[in-house]
Amino acid sequence: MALSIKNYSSTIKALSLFNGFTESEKEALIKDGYIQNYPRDHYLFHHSDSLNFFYIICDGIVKLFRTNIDGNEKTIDILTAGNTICKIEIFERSEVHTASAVAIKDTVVMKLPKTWLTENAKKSNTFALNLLWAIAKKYSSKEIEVEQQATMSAPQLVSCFLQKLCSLHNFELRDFELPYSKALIASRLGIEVETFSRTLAKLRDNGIIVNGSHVCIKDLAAAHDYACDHCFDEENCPTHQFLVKNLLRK
Amino acid sequence: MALSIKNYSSTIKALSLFNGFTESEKEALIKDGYIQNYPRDHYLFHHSDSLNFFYIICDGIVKLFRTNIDGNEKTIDILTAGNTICKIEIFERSEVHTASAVAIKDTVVMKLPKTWLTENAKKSNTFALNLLWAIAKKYSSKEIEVEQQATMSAPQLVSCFLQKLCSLHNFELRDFELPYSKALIASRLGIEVETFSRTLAKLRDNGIIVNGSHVCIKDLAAAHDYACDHCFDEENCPTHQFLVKNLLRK
DNA sequence: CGACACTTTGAAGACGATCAACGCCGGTGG
DNA sequence: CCACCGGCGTTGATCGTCTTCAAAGTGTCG
Repeated sequence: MALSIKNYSSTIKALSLFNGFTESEKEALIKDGYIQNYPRDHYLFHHSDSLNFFYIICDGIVKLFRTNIDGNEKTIDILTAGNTICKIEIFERSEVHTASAVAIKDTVVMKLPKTWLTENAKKSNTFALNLLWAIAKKYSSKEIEVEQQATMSAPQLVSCFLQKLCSLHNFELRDFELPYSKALIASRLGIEVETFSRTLAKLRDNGIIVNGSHVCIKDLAAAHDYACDHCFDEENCPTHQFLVKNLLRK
Repeated sequence: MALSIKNYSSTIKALSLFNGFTESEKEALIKDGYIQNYPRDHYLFHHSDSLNFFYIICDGIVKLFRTNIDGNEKTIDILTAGNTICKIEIFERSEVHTASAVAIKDTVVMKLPKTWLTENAKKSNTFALNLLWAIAKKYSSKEIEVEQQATMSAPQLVSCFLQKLCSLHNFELRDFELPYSKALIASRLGIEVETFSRTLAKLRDNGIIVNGSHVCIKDLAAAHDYACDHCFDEENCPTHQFLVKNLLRK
C-alpha cells in the first residue's frame, strides 16, 4: 500500500473541517501530517494511552470501543474513510484516550499532533467554526442513537441499520453486501450476536432478506414502517430522512 | 419574582462560555439578553417550533424531552441554573427545535437571539473555543450515558444517579432530598416508575436508604462498588471520579 | 482435508415493561 | 371538620424480550 500523502489528499481535503479554505490553504494545513498504515487488528491506540494525535481516516475501517473489567466490550463507533478520531477528546482537554481504537481491516490514517487541532482552532475562526459544526453534528447523532436504543426493539434497530447502510451505498441498489462482520454490527447496535442472528430471520417477513452477508431490501417502505413505528421524530429519524430525501421526493 | 437582569448576572457571568472575558466584556455580551419567567409546566418551546433563541437558565429546572407518536416521552436532560439550552442545535444549523422544553418549577431564563451565539463565535475566537469545550464535554457525558444505559442494570443506574446527586449537593451530606419527582428521575434514567420504585427497595440492602424523597447513603464505598461493578473505565466513570476526588483523597 | 473463525439454532433464565389495584397525602368544597 | 378527589408512589402478577450457555452448522484458507 503506497503511503504517499498524494493518494489520499483528495479524501482529506474533502473533509468538512476544511470547508471555506482554498486549495493551497488546505495543502498548507495538512503538510505536517504523516500517513501511517495500520494492518488489520492493529491498535491505533489503547484506552488510557496518552492522547497525542488527531487522526484522519484515509482508507479502511476503525472500531472505537471500550472494555470493562469483565472483558465486556461496547462498540462506540465504526469509522471509515473521511471520518476523524479524537477531535472531541482533544477539545475536552483530556490527557489520555478514553477509548480504544483498532483497525478492522487494513487502514491508512493521517496523524497530526493534537496541538495542530487546537492551534488551528485558535488561529482560524473558520477552522473553529467547522469544528463546532462537526462536533454539534456528532452530538446530535449520538442523542438520536440513545433514543433509538432506548425505545426501539432489536428488529427495529437492525432494520434501521440496514436501511441506513442501503442509503449510504446507493439508494437504488437494494442489494448490497454487509461491510463488516455480523459480530461487529451486533456490537455496534448494542445487542448480542445471537439476538442479531435471530432478528434477521424475523425481518424476512418484513421484506428484508439477508443471506450470509448479502442483503436485499424488497420493500423499503414496509421495512421503514416496521423500523419506525415508534420513532419520535420523523424530521430527525435517519431512516425517515433517508426516505424523504431519496424515495418520497421522486 | 423580580425579572431584573441584576439578580442573575452573577450566575450568567460564571458560565464557562464567558471564560477569558473581562467583567465589562461580559456585561457587553449579555446586555441584549432579556430575562423571562416561565411558570411551572409552561413550555419554553415545543418540538418542531422554529429555533430562534439561545437560553441560559438563571433559576429553576427545565426538562428537555421528546415525544413519539404513541405519546411516549423520553427525557433527554434535566437542566438547572447555569445550564444553557440550544447551543448544539444552533451550531448544527437546525431551523427547528428537535425537542421540547418545559419548566418543572418556576424558571427564569435569559434569552438571546440565536445569531448572538453564531455572531460571537465568528467575532471572538475565545468565545468559539469556549463553545467547543462546552459541546465536547456535553458529547462525552452523553457517550458515558449511552454506555451506562447499555451495560448497567436498573439498580446500578439508580445507585449511580443517587451518588452523583449526593456529590453535587455536598459530599459530606449523605442525607439529602431528591430535587425532583421520582417520575422525572425514572424518565431521565430511561426506566419505568414501577421499576424505579422496586429498585429503591433493593438498594436498601446496599446501603442506600430512600424514604419518601429523603435519601441517605450509609455506605458510600459499598454503594459505589455495587453501582460500578461493570464500569468500563474508572477514569471516566462519574461515580468513580467523584469518589476519587472526594473520598479517597482524604 | 482439516483447522479455525464466524454464524446459526435451541433451551433456559433474568430482567424490565405492562396492567391493575391499592395506599398515601394535600387540596378543595360542602 | 369531614368527605371527596387527584396526583403520586408502591406493590403484585404476568408477559415479552433479550441474554446466556451450549452445541451444531457453515465457510474459508492454509
